[in-house]
Amino acid sequence: MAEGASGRGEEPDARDGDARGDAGRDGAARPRKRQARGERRMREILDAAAGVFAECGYEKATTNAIAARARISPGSLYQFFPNKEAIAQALADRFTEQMGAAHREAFGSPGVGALPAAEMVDRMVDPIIAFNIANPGFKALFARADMPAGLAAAARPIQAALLGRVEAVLAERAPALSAEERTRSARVLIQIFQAMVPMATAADGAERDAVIAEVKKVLLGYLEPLERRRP
Amino acid sequence: MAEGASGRGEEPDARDGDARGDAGRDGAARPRKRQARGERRMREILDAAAGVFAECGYEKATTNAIAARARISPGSLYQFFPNKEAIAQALADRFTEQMGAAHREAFGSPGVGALPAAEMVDRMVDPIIAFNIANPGFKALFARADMPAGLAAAARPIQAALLGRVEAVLAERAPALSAEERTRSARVLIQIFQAMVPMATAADGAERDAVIAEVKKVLLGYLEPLERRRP
DNA sequence: CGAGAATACGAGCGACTACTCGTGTTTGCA
DNA sequence: TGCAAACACGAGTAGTCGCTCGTATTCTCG
Repeated sequence: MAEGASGRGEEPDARDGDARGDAGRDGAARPRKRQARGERRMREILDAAAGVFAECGYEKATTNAIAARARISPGSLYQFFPNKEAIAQALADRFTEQMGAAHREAFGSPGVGALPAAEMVDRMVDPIIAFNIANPGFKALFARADMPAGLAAAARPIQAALLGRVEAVLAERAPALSAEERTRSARVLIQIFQAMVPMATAADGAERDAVIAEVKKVLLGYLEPLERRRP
Repeated sequence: MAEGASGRGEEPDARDGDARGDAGRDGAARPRKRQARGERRMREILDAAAGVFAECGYEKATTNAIAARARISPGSLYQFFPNKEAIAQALADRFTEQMGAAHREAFGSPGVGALPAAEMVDRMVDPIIAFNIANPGFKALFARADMPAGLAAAARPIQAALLGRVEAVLAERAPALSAEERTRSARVLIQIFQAMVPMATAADGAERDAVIAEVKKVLLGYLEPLERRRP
């Protein structure tokens, strides 16, 4: 299941040796009890963070800028998140959840393996591209190389899930592939796709549609020979 | 010195990393006259910078770290480069020159348009991948999103040249494409290729070879239908 | 109401970074 | 050999950023 229940979860334990005064009593610090106002603030902070991260990337985004965009003081920000990384974590959790929905829409329909390849590619590509267009902060957090190790870890489950789904599709549609080849091909497909997302989001209107059409051609051009291979 | 906005960043000119040789007779901001020792130091600094940029990326790389790796003091570093960005600029210039050679090797042989597609892809892919493997700092400087605008500008000529060459090949091999389609397809090809480079450099040995083989499959799978298209 | 918790503030601290400055050493050249 | 320029040094400077702290306000609930 890999549930995790990571919703809104900022873990209150400070694992960076930066424990402030009251630490060390009993083992677990209890999370603060939020009022409705506080929950709303947290959402506003995450919205602001998504915008700032999208514009600046993780490193250049300042916590003061996030606070300013959320129209609160820096001190208030730290009433809800213990540090900058926790903000990104919570935002990543939120994205992960939404992205999971997009993936389920992409892969969830029954009998994907029996569909014509072109139609299957449509079903996979369109919702995920739409998600990336609708959430510009997403790739700023997950596709950049400048985030700390903890954040990369947050991106891993979503990547692993995507890899698994693509592998499952390949296992059904290209049974001639060995397990190694299947994994490699799945990674190639994902890499191609993710590389094209910025090209699609950067364009708009007819050009965007044309780019998306090219993406699908690329994926199909790679996929069809794999499906035709005999063991 | 109160020189306008103190602090880092903007200096309008002084864009010279290694402008030596011909002594301009005009009196405009002549660069310092370098001794042999100084030229060697500059090379050492760039080597050090390539390593640090490759490991940390542009933003997280500190000038003190570059100086330390070059075994000089921070003060000495600034005898040769006016600021951090100039170091990256000079390094980018050096990479651009070397990459130009790789491109010429890839595209320069006569009659590329007449070759079988698979062989042509081999000739294009192999030297450029080899260059990326041999110069890990290259993609750290050009493929990351965290560098200032001036640096992105340095990457543009090399991108434009590559785009032009790919377009020229497409014009010869896929004459059915309109100019718009040709440009778009060239960008798609480049994007695919560049997306796969990290996958290839991350692997090694047999896995790397296998990944490179997949890259070529992808490119071919996209290229061949374009070539077969009738006007 | 009143107590205590949650929320809010914003100046400021400590750590870090790009870059400078005063000073001393080496090199090229007349 | 002498001298000016190039080279080298490294502690120091100003600025930024993540985060804290003391304090003030608002909410919840008995």
